[in-house]
Amino acid sequence: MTKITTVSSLEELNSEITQNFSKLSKRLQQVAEYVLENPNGIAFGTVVMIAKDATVHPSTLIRFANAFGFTGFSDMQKLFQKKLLQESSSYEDRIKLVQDDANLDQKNATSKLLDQFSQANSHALNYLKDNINADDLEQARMILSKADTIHVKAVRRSFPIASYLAYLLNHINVRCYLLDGVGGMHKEQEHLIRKNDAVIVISFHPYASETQSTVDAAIAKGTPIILFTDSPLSPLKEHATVCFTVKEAEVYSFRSLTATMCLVQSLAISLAH
Amino acid sequence: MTKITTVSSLEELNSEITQNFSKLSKRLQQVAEYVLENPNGIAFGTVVMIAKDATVHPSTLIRFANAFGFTGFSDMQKLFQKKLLQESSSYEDRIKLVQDDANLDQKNATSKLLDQFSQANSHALNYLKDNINADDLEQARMILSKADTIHVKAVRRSFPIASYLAYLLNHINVRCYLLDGVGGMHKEQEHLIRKNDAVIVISFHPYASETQSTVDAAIAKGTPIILFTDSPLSPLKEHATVCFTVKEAEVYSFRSLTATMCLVQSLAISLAH
DNA sequence: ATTAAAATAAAACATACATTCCAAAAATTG
DNA sequence: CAATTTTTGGAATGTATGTTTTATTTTAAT
Repeated sequence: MTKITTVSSLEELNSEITQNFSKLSKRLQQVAEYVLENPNGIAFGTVVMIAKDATVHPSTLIRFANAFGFTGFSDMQKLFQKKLLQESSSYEDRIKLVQDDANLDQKNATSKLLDQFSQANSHALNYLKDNINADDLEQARMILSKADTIHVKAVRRSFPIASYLAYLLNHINVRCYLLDGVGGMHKEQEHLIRKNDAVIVISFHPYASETQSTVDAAIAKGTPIILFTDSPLSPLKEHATVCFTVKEAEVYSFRSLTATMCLVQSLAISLAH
Repeated sequence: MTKITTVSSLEELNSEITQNFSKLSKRLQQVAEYVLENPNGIAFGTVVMIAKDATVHPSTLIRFANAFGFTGFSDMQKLFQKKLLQESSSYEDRIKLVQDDANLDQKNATSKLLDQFSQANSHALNYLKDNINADDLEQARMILSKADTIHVKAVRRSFPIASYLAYLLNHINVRCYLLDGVGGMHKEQEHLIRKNDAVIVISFHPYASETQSTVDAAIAKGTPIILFTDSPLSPLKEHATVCFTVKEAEVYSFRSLTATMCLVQSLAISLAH
């Protein structure tokens, strides 16, 4: 491997790495990925520690550093340490940093919006954590683990959650159908539901009739129903075997999905164990 | 000097230092002052470097550490490093939660999992807020606002994001096609893309060929491309007009989608104004 | 002022470390 | 397929580092 260039800042280094990634050998690419992924791991660790964590030979790290113009690994490491120090010093200021809404041109408007959403969603997640009943979770997990096949139904706004859940479950080898209604076959797909299966429905206000219909089908078969909804007043609640009421973040009357996504993900992965 | 006590956090150490300051010898007081004043300097420096900077003898540092119950200077130093990691890159590291408690009964296990996910996701959202470039956001917004029609493409794990984005955009009266590949018509749907449109692709590792193909189609037409991905090494990055690299929460090597969802939501809603 | 005790600095020590060297393996080229 | 170059991993090397020991200085007590 030949020397690539000389860099003096971490940002420069990162862009050099990404730019020349394809030119690197297999092992050096491995290091490159690790470096980009774990910048703070680099700052403190020793060569052997980092090498072990990145599953490469220690000398590869030195070769990597040399390839990017450093005299050695320690030389490169200094860059990561410097960055960490800089961030730390600004940390105290950052937590106090409150947005003053006054001077906002169009440019930071979107950025501001992002701030609001991420913050609101973050709060929603914390709220979620404290307001989901452990017994409900366990009951849901039991139902799912006993089910021969799981059917997931949600439309419109809730649909992304259903598709994600179906993806997750299939990836941990749990039989799962996504009742997606492709080709307008909502009714037809309901026939797939059998007694010893389980049905998961996600339904937010305004509660769609397609979802209601799926619930009715499940009731008729005697199949257990797990419901994710946004209000204890949801018309589906009384029919559900287990019901989770999730408060989602709301900004300018736009509701998020992140809390439900998170909940659904946790439940799915708990089945993997 | 006799051993004072055993401390396990930097806050503890600091209060121990101030409390026992008068009991310390002259040189140890000198070290104490230095330690309280330059915590960051301790984290990285070597004994000789720090000693020189504090104008004390290296061995004094070891004796100082011993006085506060550490086995040696390096032992004490770890405390400063840990603090630096937590502070400076606070989220980045906490996004990846490692499992520690082995003794969990099955019931709270799921609940615990939810805790971890919501926490990790919450951190990921905070990290997102600070690491998305406002200029990139604005550029993306401009591209979308000028586009005649927006095409959204994502498969497998990223698909829920695409479906959510398509839902949102259509609900604020922005023309948007979801290239969902229903009926295996990935290729055919690419023909919908025209020059004065815009293409949004979401692609995470391992980068699917279907998404790559859509990008190729957009390039051929000269249509601007907005990319959401998980690594600067993404093969799609070089072709994208705007690229957002999002760090998602990770628990037990399961990656979330919430950060990207949040980002996508913000962008979409910024178009409504 | 003298002696004992404590603190400090210098030197010696051992070890952990980054780095280099070399041989084996893999990839590339003719 | 052979030859050559490149890459890789293991061992060797020398240095930097933390720590301990010992001698010296300072401080305190009688």
